[in-house]
Amino acid sequence: MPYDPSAYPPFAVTVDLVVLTVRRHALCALAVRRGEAPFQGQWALPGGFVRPEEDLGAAAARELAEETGLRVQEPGGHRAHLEQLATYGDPGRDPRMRVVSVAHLVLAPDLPAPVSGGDAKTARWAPVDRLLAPAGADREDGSSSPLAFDHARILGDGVERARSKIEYSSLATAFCPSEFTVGELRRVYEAVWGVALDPRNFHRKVTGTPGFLVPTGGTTTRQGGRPAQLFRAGGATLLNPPMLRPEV
Amino acid sequence: MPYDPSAYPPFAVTVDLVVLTVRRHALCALAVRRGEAPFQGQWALPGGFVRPEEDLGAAAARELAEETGLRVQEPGGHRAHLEQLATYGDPGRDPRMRVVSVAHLVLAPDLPAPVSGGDAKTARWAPVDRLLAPAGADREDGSSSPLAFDHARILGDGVERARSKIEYSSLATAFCPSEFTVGELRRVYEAVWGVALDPRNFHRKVTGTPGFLVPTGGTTTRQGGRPAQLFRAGGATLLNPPMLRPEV
DNA sequence: GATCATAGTCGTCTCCCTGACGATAAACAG
DNA sequence: CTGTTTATCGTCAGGGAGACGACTATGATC
Repeated sequence: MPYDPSAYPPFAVTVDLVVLTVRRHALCALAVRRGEAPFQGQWALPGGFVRPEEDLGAAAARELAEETGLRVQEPGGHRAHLEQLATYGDPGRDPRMRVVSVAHLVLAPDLPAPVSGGDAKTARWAPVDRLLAPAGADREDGSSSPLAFDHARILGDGVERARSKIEYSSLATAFCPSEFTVGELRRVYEAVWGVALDPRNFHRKVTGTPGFLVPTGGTTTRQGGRPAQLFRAGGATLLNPPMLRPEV
Repeated sequence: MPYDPSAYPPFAVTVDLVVLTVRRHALCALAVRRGEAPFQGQWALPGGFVRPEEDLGAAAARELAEETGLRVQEPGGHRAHLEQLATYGDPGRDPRMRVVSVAHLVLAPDLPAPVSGGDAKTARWAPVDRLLAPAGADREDGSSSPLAFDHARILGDGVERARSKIEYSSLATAFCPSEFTVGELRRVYEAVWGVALDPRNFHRKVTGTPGFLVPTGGTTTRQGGRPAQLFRAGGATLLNPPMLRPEV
């Protein structure tokens, strides 16, 4: 119930991005190396300030385009999926001033070029396991120092959101190119959940759910073995009944 | 990736509360009447500014206590449940200045006193159906003018979150007093979902899910009919498999 | 007190989905 | 040609949910 807004101290509002993709059978997140204090030289999630006349979702989409060149295309499109994740506003999460960060979650297909960022910042895909590994874990290539700020928590929340959301929605297709096989989709589930799924039961489930997959008529052998049918994501967004994640 | 925070224009950060309860077989939300412009005289969600050294969740809990006297008690406690809902930051959602609002969702048992607010603001429970009814719907007691700001959208999102979350979690018990019967819990589901459930199948489901309900040994006849066993919420927070919401 | 209405509780039956797993098909590598 | 890999179809048993019958234990009403 706002009284007089100007009577209250200002907050900085930013967006942070948890950009996930599946590369080489592993769930990976986009990380950028910080060029300035605090946390200089450490890895962090991409993000930036919300502009004065910009909606939160628009700010996230703009940052995403700046960092990766990816375009968001919400309804049925076959580019990245973007949704709001959560907001983090602990006093002291940024030592410089009070910053409230609205985190967004992006699910993207594996990009041909690793990352073609707009500016010169170092950006790379890193397996989430390594980014979330406790301090002291092996880091042979120096890429797994702990994330800056509270970004480990944000990334963890994003990963958990993605893991649970592919259970009951068709969002896993956002990790796939516009045409994909059942096996490729299965490998997405396996990478995100970190488990092995039975190919036969998976095939029965996804092809038996109306509106989930639409055959394009083509086939491919890019995975080796017998040619597989190519599919496109169907109109269904909700999976009912859901895809069950195996027990731990 | 913050540069110089002071170089960016300030935002006001507030928390808004979607406080839900079940009263007389209807899902109700807490609404307060605005005493000042803009939207003077209209109903709105309770909320207020986040203080300089206050975490977002703490601000929401403080506002909740100020408006209702409810205390939040996260782990297993039998008072209100509070969680972050989403953040709304459209430019222009508040005509006075740029306000980013972090909405929170509260699930509370039916309160004995309707609302015992701290300050003198008029607060009341209103059925969400009426609060969300399109403008022009009947409002015999004048209580259903459209909500101020974008609060109808926020309330809608909160209701949808509650509806889906009681499917796969034990959160429905947050609407019940500390001891309750299976029938009372069923009426919570029926009110939140707006459907009728089979009492026998519901009884089998909730009593057969380990850790969901713990019998206290007592019985009650406060609902009339045969005495019913009293239960307390068990430790389980996730329902697996979930409670299925009947088709539309 | 008998009857009725109201809730609660236990069972049964069928259908559908899932997990486990056998079998076949169609490509490629040697 | 043979082995390897991946895709795809089929079968079978078990669990859970929807539909619904039956019985129980209260208070209200006649």
